[in-house]
Amino acid sequence: MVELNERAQFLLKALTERYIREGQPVGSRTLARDAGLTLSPATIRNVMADLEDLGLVSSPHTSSGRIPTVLGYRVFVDTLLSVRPLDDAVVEKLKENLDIRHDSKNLVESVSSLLSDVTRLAGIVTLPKRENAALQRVEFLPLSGKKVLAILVINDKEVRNSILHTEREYSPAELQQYSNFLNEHFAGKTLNAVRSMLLRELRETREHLNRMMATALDMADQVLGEAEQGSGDYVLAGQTNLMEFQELCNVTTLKQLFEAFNEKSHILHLLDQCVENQGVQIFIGEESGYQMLDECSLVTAPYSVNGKVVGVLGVIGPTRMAYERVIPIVDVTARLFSAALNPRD
Amino acid sequence: MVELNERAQFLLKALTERYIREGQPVGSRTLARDAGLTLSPATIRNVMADLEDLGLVSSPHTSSGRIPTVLGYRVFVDTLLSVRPLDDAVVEKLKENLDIRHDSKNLVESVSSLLSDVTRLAGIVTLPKRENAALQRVEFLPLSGKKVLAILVINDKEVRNSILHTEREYSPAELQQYSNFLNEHFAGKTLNAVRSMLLRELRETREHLNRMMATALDMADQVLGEAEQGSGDYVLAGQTNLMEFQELCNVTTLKQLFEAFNEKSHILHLLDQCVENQGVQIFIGEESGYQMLDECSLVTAPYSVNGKVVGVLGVIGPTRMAYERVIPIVDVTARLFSAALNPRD
DNA sequence: TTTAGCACTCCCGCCGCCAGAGTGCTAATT
DNA sequence: AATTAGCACTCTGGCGGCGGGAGTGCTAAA
Repeated sequence: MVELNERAQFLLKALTERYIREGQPVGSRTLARDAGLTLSPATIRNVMADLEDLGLVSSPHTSSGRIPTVLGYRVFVDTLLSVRPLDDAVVEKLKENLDIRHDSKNLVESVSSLLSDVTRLAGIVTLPKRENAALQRVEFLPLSGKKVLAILVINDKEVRNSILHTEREYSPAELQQYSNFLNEHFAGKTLNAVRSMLLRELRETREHLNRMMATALDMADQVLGEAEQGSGDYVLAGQTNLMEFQELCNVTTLKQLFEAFNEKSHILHLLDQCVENQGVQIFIGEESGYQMLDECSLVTAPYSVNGKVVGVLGVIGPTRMAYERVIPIVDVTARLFSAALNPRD
Repeated sequence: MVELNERAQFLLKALTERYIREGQPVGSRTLARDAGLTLSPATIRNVMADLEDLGLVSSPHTSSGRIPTVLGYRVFVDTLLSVRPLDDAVVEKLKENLDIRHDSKNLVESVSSLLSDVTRLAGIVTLPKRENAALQRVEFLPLSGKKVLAILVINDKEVRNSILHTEREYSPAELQQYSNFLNEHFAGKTLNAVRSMLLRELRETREHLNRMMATALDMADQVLGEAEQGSGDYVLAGQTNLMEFQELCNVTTLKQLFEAFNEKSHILHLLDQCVENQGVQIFIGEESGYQMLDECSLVTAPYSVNGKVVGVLGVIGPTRMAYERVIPIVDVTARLFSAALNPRD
């Protein structure tokens, strides 16, 4: 990347900010007034021509103002952006709404709509991965017929139950024995660890195992299987906010976008890429590699439990979004959400 | 309503069918060819003028063909419609996808997307009301600290748990006592009955009650409270299908619509009105009374458990929808869904 | 009662026009 | 050498007029 002199940087910044605010291509005259510099439009035009050569701005047609290109946004975001600190009011609102009392599914939903509310864009939050969650407790309850209710206490915020269809009836006492067995052996281990231990047990010692243990293992494995299905999903909120933006307002674009949201796999793949990065990550327009997001940007931050990243949250909006506002919001929300998820007391 | 002679009826039917198929105003010439009658366009025009006077059709402008009015659709649906029996293939698909093994929340979701798939419209299914569900069983498990996990077994498909924040720790044995007490007294009663019994007990005998019972009642009441919050909600699917239709394809209409879906309260109110009616119910355009649905129709049918209506399902689409196909689909789906929800075996 | 004929209406796409905004280039100015 | 004024040029977008097409209502004939 060629170095930009200070003035060029300043003008690119001013132009981008103006365009983000107004949504209209910015002409030299306007920019001259807007930037506060005492420069004539003609000078600005020269600079603009340079920026255009560098691929940082472009004009929709011969005689219209300039708009930032994806590259222009990139430079803007990476080197020119002055992130302003968050309003206390906003921080308060975020904190208020991150009530710890909810279970984590509800929490995810409320964070998602919180993000969309505060940014007026679409909020997105992945469900926390549970692989690394410790298994606190297992219980079995008999239901009518051959059904058994299995309860998996993962932590103080998350409980999961599923109904098992078994081959015969079990007495309460029997079930109690099974769950005792499982609790003794596996409580406190992560789901993954439990699973692999189960598999080994099954393979190595099946024949010596008494039937009780074998059944308990079967059951527990079934439940674990279900527990993991939920992961790899996300909760989206405020899609309708996207309809406010001119640039997304043609029906075909919207349709593609909404269908991508429904499809989920693409978006998930994209979000996966944000897990590795520690802080806020931004995809601008085509950078995402997905055509339906060409006109959108994605601002994300991972969140974690016990120091392990377990999910990603963020917002989706038009490339022309108020990054300097959105970025700190996403950042702080991720932190607060992490804090809310982390077991304390 | 003035009686229509047979020919007028036939032509209204032909016109409506044609318009539903093509989406374009239908002119006299076209209709003459389409209807298969040996009538000249001029004759058709006379009939059309009559239908227009009756408010059954209208023309968007002086010299364009006619389209059905809401009233026209009404007559069409109520008296002219020839509902064709469902394709076996479709019925099969419906049956296949209504697997009993899911819990009811999942089932609701899959039915909703099933409806939207088959009709290519938006599917909507309310969550089943639980008021009349019998309480099968209550269990309490101690969690860490002062938290207690309460499990409410409602039926073989539905289990609900919530974490209670109590004032002190409880031993497992203690909790066992509580749940035994509750199970003895309330098992098999409906949630509503349980709740009112609880209230009476609390009022009349609080002072004589030993602390154990009081606590148990408190807990159960908390859980019941949560259990009922979920009701009055619905699951929507295939909203994007609505973007296929020309008449809904301007962004403002779409936005209103989608916001109404998010808001839920209006739609729920509308769906409530369908509970009373036994069979399929149809709101056409403005009939719904909600402006954002002016260009939409809603086709619904209630579903029931143990002979009691507990919810409503249906589809939302443009007024110009293929009623003769949609109606039986909604009807059959409601029946199959009821069947799937009803406890058997 | 039905139909042919006809004048009329309205929509829609097309074209040309014009004002407005903004550009690039050149030559003058600092 | 950098900046600026001036100017010719270009593109958009809105407006009005025009003509074809589709369809109507009415009247008079069958």
